Amino acid sequence: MAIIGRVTALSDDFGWTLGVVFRAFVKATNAAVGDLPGGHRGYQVLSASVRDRPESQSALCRQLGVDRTVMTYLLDDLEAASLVVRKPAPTDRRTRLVVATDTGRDRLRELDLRLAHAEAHVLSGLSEEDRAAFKGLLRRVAGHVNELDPVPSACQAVQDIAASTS
Amino acid sequence: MAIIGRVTALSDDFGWTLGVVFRAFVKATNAAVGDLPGGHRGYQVLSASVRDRPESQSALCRQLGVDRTVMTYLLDDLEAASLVVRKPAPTDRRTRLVVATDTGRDRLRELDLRLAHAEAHVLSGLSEEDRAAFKGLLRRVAGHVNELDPVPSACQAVQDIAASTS
DNA sequence: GCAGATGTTCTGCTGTGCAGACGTTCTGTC
DNA sequence: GACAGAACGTCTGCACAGCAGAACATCTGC
Repeated sequence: MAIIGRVTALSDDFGWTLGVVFRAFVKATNAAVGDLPGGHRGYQVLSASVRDRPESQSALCRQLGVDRTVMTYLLDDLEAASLVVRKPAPTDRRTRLVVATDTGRDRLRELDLRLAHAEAHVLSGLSEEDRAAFKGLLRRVAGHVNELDPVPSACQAVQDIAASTS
Repeated sequence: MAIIGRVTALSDDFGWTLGVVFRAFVKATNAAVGDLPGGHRGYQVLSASVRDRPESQSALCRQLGVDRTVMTYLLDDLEAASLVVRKPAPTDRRTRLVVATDTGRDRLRELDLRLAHAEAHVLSGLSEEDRAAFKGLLRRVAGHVNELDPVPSACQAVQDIAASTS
């Protein structure tokens, strides 16, 4: 795996390592959730609907990083499977609340177990301590990045580079 | 951001945090590489062609987690931009070596700077020490997961769960 | 020499993000 | 109360990417 003889090998690239881990997790998760509508996204929707009680579909989209047009048929499928229901919000008839059914809650409990195994599988190269440290750091990065619109700053960085190299 | 009142909030979910960070990085990277053919994937191909001298297109695909049909037109675009060339391998005329041109190497040097800024942007919530620790752990996870076909094991995990819950 | 395997490309199929349009509903202003 | 503008959800069309399968050229083993 390790490529010798170069100062910066591909295995040292942050983007590459992040992509490898992300793809492995998605693959493991999709296998773990089985025939759940929407695959690993379906799980996240179900999980969020139980744990965060999203106040609208679009809030859910923002949280999960899913496009709103995708969320429409994702919820269609989950609703057809009786795992969640769309309820009109009492305060605003434009918005729909996404609420898990009892079936959905039961299913989520079972899925949580499977997902924990998938996660453990992906992280099986680390000790218990290192896993906790890694997850903690990841959580901090996610929390920070989530409060930040990445694009403008990235563009700024590009401009800085352009200025410094021209 | 933090959701209070639940034992396991969305922000504690490994898959969610991983997805947030990955999407933020891809977005920042795509912005950083500008008009490079293939966006952040184009960078990885260019980087790998310089640093790892891949012995074939399919080896490159496996390394980068890119489908071989995608690699075809990705290389078409990079070749059209004179950043890489496909050379027939001397040992096997079926395979093509992917070699960066001088233009490609120059471009890579510039892109490396931009990418370092994008990476720093995504990790800006961590101290210098924590960044190093995070990247080290990530590298270890990627290295381990990469030697492992995730799907069979995940399926095994699913069967274990099914056996334990039935 | 020949059957089977491998590398690359091409063609569909599917899933996903994105932009835009539309109908419904809410909000603020007159 | 009426109206313009904004927000929410849905639908359509486009683009990109993964995946499966086929086709073609080439290599390997018998």
